[in-house]
Amino acid sequence: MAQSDTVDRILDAAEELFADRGFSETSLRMITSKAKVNLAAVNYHFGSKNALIQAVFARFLTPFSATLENAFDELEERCNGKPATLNQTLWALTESAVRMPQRNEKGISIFMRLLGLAYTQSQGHLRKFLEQEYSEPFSRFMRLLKEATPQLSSVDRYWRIQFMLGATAFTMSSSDALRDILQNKLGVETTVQEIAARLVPFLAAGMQAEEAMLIPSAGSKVSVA
Amino acid sequence: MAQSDTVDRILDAAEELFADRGFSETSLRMITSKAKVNLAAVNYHFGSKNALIQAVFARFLTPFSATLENAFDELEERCNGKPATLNQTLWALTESAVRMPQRNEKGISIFMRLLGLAYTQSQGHLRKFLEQEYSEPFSRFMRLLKEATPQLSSVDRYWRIQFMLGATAFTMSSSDALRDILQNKLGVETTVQEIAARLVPFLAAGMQAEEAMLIPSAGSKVSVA
DNA sequence: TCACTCTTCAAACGTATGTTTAAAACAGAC
DNA sequence: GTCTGTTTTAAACATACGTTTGAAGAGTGA
Repeated sequence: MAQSDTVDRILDAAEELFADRGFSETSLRMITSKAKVNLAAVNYHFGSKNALIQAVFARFLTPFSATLENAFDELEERCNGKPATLNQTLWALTESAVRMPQRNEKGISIFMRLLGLAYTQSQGHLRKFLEQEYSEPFSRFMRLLKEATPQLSSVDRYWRIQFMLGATAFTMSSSDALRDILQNKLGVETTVQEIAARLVPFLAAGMQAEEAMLIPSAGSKVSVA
Repeated sequence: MAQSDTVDRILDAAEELFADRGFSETSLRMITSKAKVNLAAVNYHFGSKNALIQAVFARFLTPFSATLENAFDELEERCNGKPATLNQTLWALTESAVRMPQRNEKGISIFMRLLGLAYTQSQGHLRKFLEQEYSEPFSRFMRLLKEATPQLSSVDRYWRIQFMLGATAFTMSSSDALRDILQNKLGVETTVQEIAARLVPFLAAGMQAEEAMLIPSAGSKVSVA
């Protein structure tokens, strides 16, 4: 067995189990038995369970953030000087994600779910880790979004970004189950790419909606878009 | 100490701790010590931890689903015959949530986070419980959405409902953390009502976006809205 | 006051967790 | 073949968990 084979097997098993069940709900014994390695291997190779969680993220996020940097470089070059549009920005991100080399057929959707869990579960160490390690591509994306939506106030833009994040993480994270439901109900096959193709227009439209000024009371109508 | 005082104290403590930390990450010992009751009280009054989780949801959801039924009744009456608009439907839901009688100042936001967690954390028993107990208002809401967006294909509507669900659940589920970030960065206070007031226009606009037909390749532009 | 039911309590139970240990197995260099 | 550093292994560790127990306490109607 090659040196790093154990490490990869652990990472593969952990990735899948974390995505299926969450971090706290997945024990090291589940991981090591799925990976067919000894229980102590996790602590030997990674040091702790928390460090393993971070390693699972790093294995995906480090190459992805490099890919993303290139996509953003290319985008800004193509726009030479002028700010990129919202659609261009969103597609740059989406395509970088979809085009990442995948380890298996589940691919991107597993990782989307992990990202959703990272936000949702109260794993303080994880949030700190992600903020420290990947703040650069994140803030670059934020800057592009800001340039693409100069009409929005900072607060509105902030919340709408959260809404986009939520719709994306949630959908992608449960996309397997949702695809199955759709196939049973309507007999339609769906790929992740197609979901993305439906998601981006939804996000762009929401992002560019007119701002509602009032907190309405019962019975009032608020004009939108 | 009155008979049900213990029960309420447990529910209050559990609600808050679950919202803060998630279900698996909250132990019965945390709950009972916060509630200042004996450890065995949970199993005595509720039977098990899972039953306690469901009771926390039932305490909010049962009156809420009644409120929601009334709001939908009122809405359909106001529209006499004609289908309600998308905005009306979304606001009927939002206002029912916001106007629920609150137990404390945190009120609705705690519960929104719990609902987000219910979707996000893999608590099989909880999902089954919610689907069994509250399927009626849920499917009624789905029917209203369908009538409000006749221009959408079934497939598109299906996915866009998932997007809405994701944006809502995700945002509300991390809203405390997000509010903190926002306050630190921009020095702005935000209430759940204000978040809802920003979310609904976003959702409505996304829901009514024009459908994009193409899956674009790198560099292509897709017209949206 | 007695008997009865409901509730609280401290203590313990069995199980599962993350982590550590020390010996065994292995690989490559000499 | 032997030595050296790395990796794997089985076993144990301490701790935390949800749950159960049996006795003590509190309230109520006769």
